Amino acid sequence: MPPTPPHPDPTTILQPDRYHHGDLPNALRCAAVEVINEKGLGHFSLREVARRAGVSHAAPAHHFGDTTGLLTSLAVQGFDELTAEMTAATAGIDDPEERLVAVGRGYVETGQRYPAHCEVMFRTDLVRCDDPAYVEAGGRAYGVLLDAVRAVTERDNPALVAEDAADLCWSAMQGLLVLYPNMARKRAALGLPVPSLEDRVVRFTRMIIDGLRAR
Amino acid sequence: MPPTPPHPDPTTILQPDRYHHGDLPNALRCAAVEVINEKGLGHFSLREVARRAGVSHAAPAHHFGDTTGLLTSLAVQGFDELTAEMTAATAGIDDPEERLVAVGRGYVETGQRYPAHCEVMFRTDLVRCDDPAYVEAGGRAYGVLLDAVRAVTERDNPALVAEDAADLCWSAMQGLLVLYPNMARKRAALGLPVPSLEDRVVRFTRMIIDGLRAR
DNA sequence: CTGTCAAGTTGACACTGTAAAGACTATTCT
DNA sequence: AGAATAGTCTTTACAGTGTCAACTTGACAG
Repeated sequence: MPPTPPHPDPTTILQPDRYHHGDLPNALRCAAVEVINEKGLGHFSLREVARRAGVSHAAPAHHFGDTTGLLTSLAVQGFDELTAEMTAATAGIDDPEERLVAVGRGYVETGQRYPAHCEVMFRTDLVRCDDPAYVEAGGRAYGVLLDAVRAVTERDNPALVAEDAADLCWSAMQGLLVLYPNMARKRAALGLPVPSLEDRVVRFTRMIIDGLRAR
Repeated sequence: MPPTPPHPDPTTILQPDRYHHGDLPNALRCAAVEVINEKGLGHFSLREVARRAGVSHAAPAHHFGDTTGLLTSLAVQGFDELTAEMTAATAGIDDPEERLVAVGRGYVETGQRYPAHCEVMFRTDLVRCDDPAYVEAGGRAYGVLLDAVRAVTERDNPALVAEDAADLCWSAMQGLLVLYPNMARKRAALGLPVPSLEDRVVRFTRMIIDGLRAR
């Protein structure tokens, strides 16, 4: 748990207008999140971001270099948020199975709270994947999941490679985040009840856990 | 304007140069795939696509309306390809478990053979998700998976809701496709052996199946 | 006061998506 | 047959984009 907050609340608004902005990088990240939420990553525009941050269109370059620099920074923030959310979700839970479910909940919670960040995190074409901050932040998040998975496999099925199981969990959660709208639409079209995203993640996690225990 | 043909590009496989291209929609799709593969979806450009198809920059509009129209068309093609690949993969396989594994193989096969298509299929911000062709193509692909899953659950665990299990499979495969580069990089960095994508999909599918049979 | 340096600005360039209007061809209608 | 029409592609135009280079502003160390 870092001493400083992972990142300021997205609603924090900018300082009074000085020439030197104070904390332009953060203001730009916030604006970027706004833009992504409103227009989607496909219509992301650096100039629009600068405009919303009340700053000239070339200002971002001094902090992030180019567009991918800004997005990479967002991805890092997203990973940190994810790490925090997952660790918080598991606090005080001892049973390995329940811990893993809680991790899943944390994942989806992050996906819902910071959808813009999550859209960016694995977009290898928009992010500088070799940025050290990026790989480290990703590694920390993965570590939380891996620990939770290991607790389950060690108790129930020591023969299983924990990394494999963790990768499966991660993939399922990631895919769920992407596919959920489609799944919901399809179920609605068929007249079936549409389960909530959290419902889905819990259900999936339990199914996977059943698999981990088998054999 | 001399009477010489307007698009003498020799690299295009397409018809001899006439004013009416012959099959421009397909040529544009092919060019789009090229562009996505080379520059990534983040740097996709409709004009570049037109250029490669040897056609003026406004020509695509007459067939696809706008950019999302072209990408939607790609997504539909991807779904059709996926359907074909999955059904082909299961041909002649009777054992339900092996069939489901084969479906997974077909999924990844598609992802490897048509990566550009797959990048587009679930990008809800770049695709017209309410396009009837889109939802139908998606539905057909999903149906193949659902059938395979149902065969497993009906035999081994009738209490399980097949749709739930199918959604889990789909999510895991989708997530795997997106996350695999990251997972590979991470394992490589740790000095661990890097399993192939196909290896991963088979492993994951078996883990999920173990879960389906449990209880 | 002077240098220096980081932070923002302005202006420019080549490029993008989309729209409107014109040019060409094929087909259909009389 | 010839004319009208519909479909296909081109041209031109416009606003918006990312990035670069050169400039200005403010703060701070000596």
